[in-house]
Amino acid sequence: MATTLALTDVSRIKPVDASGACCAPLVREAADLESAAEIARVFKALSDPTRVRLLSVIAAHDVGEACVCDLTEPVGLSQPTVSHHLKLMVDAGLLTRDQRGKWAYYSVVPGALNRLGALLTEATS
Amino acid sequence: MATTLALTDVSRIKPVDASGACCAPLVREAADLESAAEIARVFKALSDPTRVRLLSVIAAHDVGEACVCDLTEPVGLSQPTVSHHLKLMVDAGLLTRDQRGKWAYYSVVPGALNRLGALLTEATS
DNA sequence: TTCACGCATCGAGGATCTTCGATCTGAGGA
DNA sequence: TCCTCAGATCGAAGATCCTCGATGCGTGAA
Repeated sequence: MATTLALTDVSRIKPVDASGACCAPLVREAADLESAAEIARVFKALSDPTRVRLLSVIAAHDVGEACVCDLTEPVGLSQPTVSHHLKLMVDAGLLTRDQRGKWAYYSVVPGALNRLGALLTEATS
Repeated sequence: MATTLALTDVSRIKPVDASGACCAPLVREAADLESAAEIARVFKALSDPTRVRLLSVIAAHDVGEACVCDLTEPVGLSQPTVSHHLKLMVDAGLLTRDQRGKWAYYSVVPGALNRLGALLTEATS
């Protein structure tokens, strides 16, 4: 998550042969395999309705954080399932985990969603 | 896709009983089931590396559009598979399809990615 | 009309994901 | 130390997704 993600690299201009009969040529290089995979991994973290709701419920708390016991009831799923989804979002860099005593508090990473939005706008630049 | 998507509805304030022993109370309603499902559906459209690359390749063309024959080779997949992914992105509102003669031209919907980015920032508001 | 071509649709096989109950780990209290 | 509790981890079952070859549909040329 530390690396900057970019759908396209505008610094490299790639001229393409105009032999094609139907289609417009490329004006720049497309995203490589690793970049696309990393971008897709972040989006996959929000591709499940349960995870979207979890993120929303966490953000709806006044301190911006919530423990697992606060999340199982709103989404109506078992505790192992909620833990599983939370782990996925932590791995994607969307949430942070803070263990305090017996409880684990999850909070939304500041700017993580904005970073994802900025990443998208680069696709059409 | 015509409906506006929002992770949270800030107009409804939901006071919560403070009987919980460990956790912070809610300050506003979280996303409902239908909203979360619709949001997740859009994100799922970009949760696959192949689709991210397809979007990138299409955007990399100078006119901003490309036909299927231009997309199978860059992603290294069969034509039915590419057609399948393109249909998913059209259904998600990320691409538009324009049939001209024997060819079908796909282009990125203007502002679709920005709309998705704005949708994200609302989650932490 | 007949043919060739681009693309969509249709199953099917294999991989991945979601969800669960059962179990393990770690912290705090008696 | 022993017990209780919050949460993570572990298989496993079922659902969903990705991919393909085969086939159907519509367009344009001959």
